[in-house]
Amino acid sequence: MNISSETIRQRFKDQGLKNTPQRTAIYKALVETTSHPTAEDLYQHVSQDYPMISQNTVYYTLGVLQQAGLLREVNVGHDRARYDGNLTPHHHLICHGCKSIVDVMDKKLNKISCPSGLPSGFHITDYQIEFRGYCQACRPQTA
Amino acid sequence: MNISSETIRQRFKDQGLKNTPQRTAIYKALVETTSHPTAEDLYQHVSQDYPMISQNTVYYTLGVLQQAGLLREVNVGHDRARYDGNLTPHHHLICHGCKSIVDVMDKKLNKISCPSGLPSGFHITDYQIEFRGYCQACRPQTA
DNA sequence: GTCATTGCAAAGGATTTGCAGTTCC
DNA sequence: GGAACTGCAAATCCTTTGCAATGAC
Repeated sequence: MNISSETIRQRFKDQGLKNTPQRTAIYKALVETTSHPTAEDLYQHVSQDYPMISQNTVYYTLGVLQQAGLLREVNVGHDRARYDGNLTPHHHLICHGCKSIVDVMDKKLNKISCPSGLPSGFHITDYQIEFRGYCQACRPQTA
Repeated sequence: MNISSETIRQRFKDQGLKNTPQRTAIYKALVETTSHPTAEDLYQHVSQDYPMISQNTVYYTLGVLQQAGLLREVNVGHDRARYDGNLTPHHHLICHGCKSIVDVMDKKLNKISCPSGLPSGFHITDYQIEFRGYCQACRPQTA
């Protein structure tokens, strides 16, 4: 999905973030992919346009954007962090083999009722379902 | 939940794993807690009985047990890995504040139907719901 | 002008790897 | 006896931190 510089500028402004070319490029790259890239992936991608960019900037920017609520982290194992710029509520499908992450946009999954037997005083803010399995390419031979 | 040495011995044997005191101690510690400890936590715990144990043994053992299907990893952010020796299907509740992980055993959550719109050829093996929020102690003042 | 942001380099922390000695089956 | 396991040390990988220079507002 494409996103205009104007939209990005506005979102940054709304969150009180300064608008720099590097930050814009990182955010744009993240929003326009569904691959749930790592910091390294984003660094590689943005480096094409900004060869002087440092990894630090990528990490710092991702931290700032996360704090501003403009992205989410997605976890696959305890590996390197992966990022998602899609803020529409959705879930994920993760391939055990290649660790790819696919969005699951099925809306009926957003209506799960609060589980029973919670510790008293615990307040749930949100939830996420992680489906796991094998994509076509990684499917075991026996399947 | 307590587990006997005999049960552990049997499980290891079933999986073709050698039965060593260190391995038994690590597995026992993991099964008997619901705290979803880190490798470091387990190392600290087992060190009380086996002062000479190395961190490497803990990591190696956790890897072996995971491959044998005797434990699961649970992820909180991309932080250090956390482990769960409870193989009964269940879900988790994670506190944004203290990062504690609480088991959610509600059986009705195990019957979610396969989502629509999956990529063709993708085969789901299992899924897990991660509820997030704040425990009583970490609850924001405004709540 | 001021403070957030950037880039570079170095540090940090968790986990993995190499390897020799030991232990289980 | 042989392969798996253990412990120690060193290495690796991802991420964070320190700091001076730059740039956005």
